[in-house]
Amino acid sequence: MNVTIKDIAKEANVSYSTVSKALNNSPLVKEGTKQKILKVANQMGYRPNLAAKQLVNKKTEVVGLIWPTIDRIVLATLVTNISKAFEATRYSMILSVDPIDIAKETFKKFQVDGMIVFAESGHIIPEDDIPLVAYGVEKKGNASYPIIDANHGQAMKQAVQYLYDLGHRQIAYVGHIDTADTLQLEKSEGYQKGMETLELSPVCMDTNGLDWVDGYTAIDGLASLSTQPTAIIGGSYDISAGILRALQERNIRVPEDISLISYDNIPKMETMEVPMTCIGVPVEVLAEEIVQAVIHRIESDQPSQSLILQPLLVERQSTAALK
Amino acid sequence: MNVTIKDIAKEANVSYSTVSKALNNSPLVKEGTKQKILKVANQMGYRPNLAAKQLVNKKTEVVGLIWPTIDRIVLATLVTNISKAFEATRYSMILSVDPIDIAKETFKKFQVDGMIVFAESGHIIPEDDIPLVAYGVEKKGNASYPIIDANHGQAMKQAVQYLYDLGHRQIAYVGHIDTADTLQLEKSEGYQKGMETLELSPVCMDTNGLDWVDGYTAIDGLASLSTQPTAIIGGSYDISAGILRALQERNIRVPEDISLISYDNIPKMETMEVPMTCIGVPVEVLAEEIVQAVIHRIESDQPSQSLILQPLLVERQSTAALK
DNA sequence: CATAAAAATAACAACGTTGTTATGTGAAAA
DNA sequence: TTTTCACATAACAACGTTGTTATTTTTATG
Repeated sequence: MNVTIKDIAKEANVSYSTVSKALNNSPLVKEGTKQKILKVANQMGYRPNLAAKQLVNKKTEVVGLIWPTIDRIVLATLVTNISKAFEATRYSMILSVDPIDIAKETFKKFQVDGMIVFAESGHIIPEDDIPLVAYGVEKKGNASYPIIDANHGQAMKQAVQYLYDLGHRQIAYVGHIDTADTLQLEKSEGYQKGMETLELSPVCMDTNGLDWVDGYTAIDGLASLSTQPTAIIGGSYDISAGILRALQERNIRVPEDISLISYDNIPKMETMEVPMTCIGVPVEVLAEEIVQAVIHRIESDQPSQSLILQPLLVERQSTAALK
Repeated sequence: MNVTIKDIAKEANVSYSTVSKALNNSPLVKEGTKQKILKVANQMGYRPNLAAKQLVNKKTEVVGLIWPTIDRIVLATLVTNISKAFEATRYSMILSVDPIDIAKETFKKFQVDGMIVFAESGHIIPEDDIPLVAYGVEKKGNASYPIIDANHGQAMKQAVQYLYDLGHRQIAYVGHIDTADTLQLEKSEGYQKGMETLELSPVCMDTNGLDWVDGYTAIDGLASLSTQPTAIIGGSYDISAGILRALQERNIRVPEDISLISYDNIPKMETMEVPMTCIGVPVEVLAEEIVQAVIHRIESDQPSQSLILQPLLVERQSTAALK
């Protein structure tokens, strides 16, 4: 049997309502008694009953994260970071890997204060009474909830510009190009536009997938290119990791022979065999923004706005000026 | 504002206690009124308030799954399957990716009825009042909670025997050998013992890791072996996937030139380039057993026992009799 | 020292359920 | 026709909190 405020009240010789106030640090109870009660509560190992609180407050201070496509590992880092970001707030986070509609039911049952949805496919999620924030859905539909996303196109343009400034003119893009995935399309289009702006001719190598091996095998096509690139932009962490290894196996040195810059700004980039220069919204920033967005949506009645986050370039050892 | 049983009562012209009974299908209320109340409840879109229920029942019918090492993707399949297995029960599942002690606090706050812990390192988790079941911890320590695990060693022995029966005598094991990870050690030891029993000489190739690329590169050592194996046992799904590709790139046909069998019994094995013969506890079975174990632990006061599940061999196209 | 004002504490209703106890109603038995 | 007894329904306490209102105690004021 768990200890309740009534038990504490008995022990401390006060009424239970006083205990409640003391525990909530109300100014209505004298400092002395407050201390006494707190001490007793501690001794007895009191833990507030969430259900009871919830019943009167109609608040749980819990946010549910819906992550239906658990096998896309890139998101795992983001989940971990979001979870960490919540630690600094008074909210805690729970996770569901069920399909969106089922997960929504579960969370509704729990009466979470808000939800975050990782929605890949761009279709709009019907929003009921619980505040919702989505990550990474395409921006065209006008959903009722705010969408947080990274500016993928801008990131690619920036990558191109960065390599250009280093003196590179033959810049290739290796990523998943022939796909319906809007996220991937934004990247390749960003690259194309960036190249056109600088009057360079784009060279794309399609990976036909997003896994390590897809980047690895894409490099097979390198030899048959008419002009050899001096720099490569990798479409994602996994792809770039595959590219890096493929280059190494061909004794092509990075960055001496080819500069390599990767999309995705995650800590793992630092610890790769060649620490990787990368471009993208830092995952910690992304996490923080998402967390702030839900909390804002929960606590403020002002309409929340969708947010396109700007990428950041982190320079490491995989890129160098053209000799 | 959500609709409560009192709202329904008013609408249906009965007392709210009658509504409660009707909704719980109590025999104490007449069939006619029961139907009427159910209809009204449906029309008004009634959803029971979990907090209120919980307050009186002291039950949530929710199980918490603690998954601290989210980046080990192999477990993702298991999580998904456990989540699915819960659908057939009256319990639902929530997930936490926090470290064990923090996750336990969160779940305690929620008053989940039970917990499942994915604990890699073998250290014992202090168990407080909430029933707990662990998956995959080493078995030596005598924890107070039941541990569900697969018999990895047995699996390997069975794999060896299977290949032996197909006529193979040169059977190599490719996996992470030089490691402190007990799970990996159990596998390699199982392989060794299996070979010794059949009076064959074991050939191990260390991957020094568990990723795709580790299996892929391990095959580099194939050429330098004194006797060429006619069959290979891969230590995990990822490793075997790497092995398969490395073999293909060397124009070594599977299964014509080399038979390949993989540890891990997951659906993905079926859809590999060469559908893979595999050995291991089917992930659906594992999930089901874990779910049953927690539920048993929650609902019965009889002590639950730890469980070592026996592996199952699924024959596919990656293995063949030696010509 | 009496009294008003302020401060501290106690009492109680409410949140939405469930389970127990009390009340009313119609049919069978006297 | 009255009494008894199922049966159906209503009333109410309880779960562990919070917030409001009521009461007591302390302090300041004349």
